[in-house]
Amino acid sequence: MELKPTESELEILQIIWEKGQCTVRDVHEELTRTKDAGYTTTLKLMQIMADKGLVERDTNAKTHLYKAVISREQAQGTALDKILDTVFKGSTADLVIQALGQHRASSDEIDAIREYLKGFGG
Amino acid sequence: MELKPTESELEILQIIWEKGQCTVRDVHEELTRTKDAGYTTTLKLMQIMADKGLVERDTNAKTHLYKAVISREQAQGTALDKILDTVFKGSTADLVIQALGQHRASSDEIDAIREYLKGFGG
DNA sequence: ATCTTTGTACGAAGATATTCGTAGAGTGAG
DNA sequence: CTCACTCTACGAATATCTTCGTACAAAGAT
Repeated sequence: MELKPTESELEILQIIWEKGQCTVRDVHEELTRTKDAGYTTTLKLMQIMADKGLVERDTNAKTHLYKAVISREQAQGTALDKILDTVFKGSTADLVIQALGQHRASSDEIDAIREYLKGFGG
Repeated sequence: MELKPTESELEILQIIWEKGQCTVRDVHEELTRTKDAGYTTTLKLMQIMADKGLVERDTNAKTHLYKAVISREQAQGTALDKILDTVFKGSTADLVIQALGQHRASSDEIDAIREYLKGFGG
């Protein structure tokens, strides 16, 4: 079972994760706030995603309803695995330190991370 | 200037980062330890990478020498930016916590991160 | 009933990425 | 020199991803 969304599919998944359940039009309108695309382009992508099993759809009504099959957390895990493998030599520590260094987190975020680290003992 | 390596290009960059400076054969032999590929496939890929500016090559000798133009750190930054944007809603904290949760870091790594966090004050 | 709007299905063009075959130059062994 | 080997260049076949045009069904408005 291949579960690796493409770039465009991820853009769509983001919207579905946010809204929970969507029509093609919902997604399309959100999508075109930031980029240009024809309606049938969005439609086709979502149909492909349904074929792949990335989303499920309810085809009872004329206007189909889509919802995500893979969770945001799953996609996050997959994405992390991939970049750990391709650019971080498998080192989680390197990844975390890079992330904290390059993309300055807010102090709230830092606190959250410190808090989380307590769970690891020490 | 577009600096986003593709999947295959990243595999090659990894090897070049590791070895520092490589011939096509160097890369190819390392590459085929894990996957199947023809020699000219690797060659072509590296030529394309040179065209794109991902690597530089010294063409003085018959056998060309390649070295990376973008650093591993740059690629790490790009990769992090991308997944922060596509699956982590921009939240560095979420990313760090997911990374620590899913891919259990060694206690040495945890220590390194704690140490690093001290630099943020508190 | 007809026209307009909104929806899905589907095929195919276009863009990009990947793979490899073939050609031909340079080098070394015999 | 000639054969075998190694290298680069290049064109083209594949594969995959993205985009859109066209066709047609359903629903609402006049």
